Amino acid sequence: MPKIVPGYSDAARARISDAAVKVFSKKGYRDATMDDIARELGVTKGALYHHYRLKVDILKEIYRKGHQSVREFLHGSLKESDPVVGLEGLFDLATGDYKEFLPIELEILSLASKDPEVRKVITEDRREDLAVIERYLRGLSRKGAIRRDVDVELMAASLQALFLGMHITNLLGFGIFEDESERRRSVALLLGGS
Amino acid sequence: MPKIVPGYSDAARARISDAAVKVFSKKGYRDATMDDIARELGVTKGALYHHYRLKVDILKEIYRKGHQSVREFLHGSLKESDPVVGLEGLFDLATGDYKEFLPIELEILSLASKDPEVRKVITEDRREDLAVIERYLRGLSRKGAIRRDVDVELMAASLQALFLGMHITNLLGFGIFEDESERRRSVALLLGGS
Amino acid sequence: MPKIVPGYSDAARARISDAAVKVFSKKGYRDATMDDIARELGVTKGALYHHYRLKVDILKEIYRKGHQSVREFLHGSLKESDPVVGLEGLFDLATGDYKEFLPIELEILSLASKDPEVRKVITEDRREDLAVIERYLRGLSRKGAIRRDVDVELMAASLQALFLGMHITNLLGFGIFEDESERRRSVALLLGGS
Amino acid sequence: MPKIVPGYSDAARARISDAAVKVFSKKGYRDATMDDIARELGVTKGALYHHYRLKVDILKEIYRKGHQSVREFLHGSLKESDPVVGLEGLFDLATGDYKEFLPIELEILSLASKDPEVRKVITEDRREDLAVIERYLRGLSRKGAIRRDVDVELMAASLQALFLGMHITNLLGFGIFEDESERRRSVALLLGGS
DNA sequence: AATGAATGAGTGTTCATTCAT
DNA sequence: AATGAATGAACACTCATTCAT
Repeated sequence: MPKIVPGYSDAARARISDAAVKVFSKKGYRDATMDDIARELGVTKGALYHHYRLKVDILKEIYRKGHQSVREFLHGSLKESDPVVGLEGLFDLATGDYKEFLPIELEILSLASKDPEVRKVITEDRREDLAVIERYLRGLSRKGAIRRDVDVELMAASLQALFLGMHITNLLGFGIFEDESERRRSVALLLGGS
Repeated sequence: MPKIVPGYSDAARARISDAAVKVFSKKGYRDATMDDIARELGVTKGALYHHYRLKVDILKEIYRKGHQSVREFLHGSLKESDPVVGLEGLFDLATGDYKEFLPIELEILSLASKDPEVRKVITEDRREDLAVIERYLRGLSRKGAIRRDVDVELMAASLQALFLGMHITNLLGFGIFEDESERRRSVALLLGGS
Repeated sequence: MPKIVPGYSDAARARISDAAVKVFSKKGYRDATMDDIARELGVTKGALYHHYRLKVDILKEIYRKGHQSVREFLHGSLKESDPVVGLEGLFDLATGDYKEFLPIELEILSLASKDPEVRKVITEDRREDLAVIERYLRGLSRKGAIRRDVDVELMAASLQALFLGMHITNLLGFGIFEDESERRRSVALLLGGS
Repeated sequence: MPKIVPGYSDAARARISDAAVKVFSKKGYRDATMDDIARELGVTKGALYHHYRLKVDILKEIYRKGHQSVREFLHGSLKESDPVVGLEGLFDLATGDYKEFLPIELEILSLASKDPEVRKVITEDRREDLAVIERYLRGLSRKGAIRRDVDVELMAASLQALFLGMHITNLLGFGIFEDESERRRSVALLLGGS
């Protein structure tokens, strides 16, 4: 096992962040303690600090990894020819393995408005997501699948905002956007009616 | 609901929740202490407990009052004949007096996914907002200002989600939706293109 | 009980610092915990933080109060006509009520070389003590009780250093300076032989 | 004392204690961590435990080695014919290579009043130093360089106390005894005026 | 000899909440 | 209604020490 990244065992970091996802999604980031995470792993608190310097660093890692998956999925989905179906793929993550990731996201967002370091992690990620969506929309626009004169940047940002709003709506227990077809129809509204 | 306890001062409650808005929006709900709020008011901690049983009760009151204003404003705005301008009025609150209210909202949302009582306050509020929007859209649809065959419920929910997403996007420091005209154009996309 | 110093009960502060002297002199400042002090007083840890913001603030207060007594005693002693007897009065504090204060002093000194705030407290105190000694020596010099051409500043500083060294020597368990007459003779050596 | 355990590396122990001197004098014994020392050496914490059983053992070694040097130096200095110059040599260590050793000494002294083992190391050392000084003073007395009727033990102890006091005075940032000539004059006062 | 991971017992500090006055 | 003192339960983070490899 050659040490690529000196000083850190990636496997250990991954085990910890996985455990933390479980704990954070159950109790929330603020209410979860380092002891909770350690207990989930069957180790002691101190062990965690060998791999993460601060509690918030675990949160950042979770966010990064979560959105990395989101982006990978997105790249896959966007190969779809039907734009609505393609974009909606992004949302499906919510009902997949990352369902437990969503309540955490809300708390991260909340932290971000206070903590510049957390904000940096988030904004970088969202910017990348945005770029992916824009590129896709540009493709659709070229193919004539959506109106050619559309403002791609605005539409991408609107889609991103819409998705975020849907997530939170679901989180609050409103059923409407938990139905896949409703989400598609909502996206269709934005993409240009018809 | 007549006041059973007469000596109970609504004025005091209002002063406290106003101070709390300031403090919460600066430090966040979790990081703000009862002492912070008391200091802002020039009283001691104990005094707060004469008017609110728990810290979270102040938060709930803030949310209720905030959204009451939102709804009042909304009722006013929606008399506008241009639907986009009308709806956008809702958003303007964000850039008006209630700018400081927004970071708090995110935290409330985050709390809501753990605390059923908080969730109740929020969902009731959002349901009322939704009803207002739906009623308005129905009016527009009758007048032919938007397509007659539109699914009003879906569109209302989408608008609400879009607004929420925009708010958070702004909070994270992305500039796009801080521009009023961008918001209008985004809403226009949803309302049916053109 | 009028509040002279707003926000603080001087009586409570005094009770805490007295308890802390006991605890610190038994276990040392570093090894003593806030819980130890609280237990000594029969209160909880949190109560201490109502009166002192930090653990080290208790230490500073102890030092200040200790040396205030030293200086008061000094002022009294120096009225003595025999210079050696007069100065030696300073030292007697070591065998009086403040015996338990001395091990703490050593730790404070040690802290002072790292912590500028602690150093400030100490240096101010020592400077005041020094001034008192100098004034006294000047008087003796005028009266001819010691040589007129003596460098008063140097002699005062030397005396202060000698006293400090004696204290520590005693603390380490060397018996020699625990005997009052030995201390007097040592001081006499410095003051000019004879 | 032959080496029973051959594989035992004195060189490694020396490298560790040298590194520890640096670290302890910068951060203090209590605040310095084993990791700090290891980092200074470019090894890991565990390596230190191959050579010292406990952190405090490193401290004891430092003290022993430091005073061994002091004593060697002392023996050399005391060959000087001028007693003041000879004794003052002891102090010069403070401004030479061993300047960094001094803050540590204070902390050791502080530890000594709680920890009997540490106290033993210190008292033994100081007793040896004292013997050297006494022997020297006796020589001076015989030669008539100082008064014949002086109490050599008392004077030696006083000198030792004076030196210690000077060291600490310097440590606190009082400039007076940092000047070599001032130290000499102070010693001269004790040695018999003139 | 050395590493790096883990342990476990702290430890100062914070803070919502209570309550006698 | 308000004060100020006190409680008590936490909690993130630290670090000397151990040990399998």
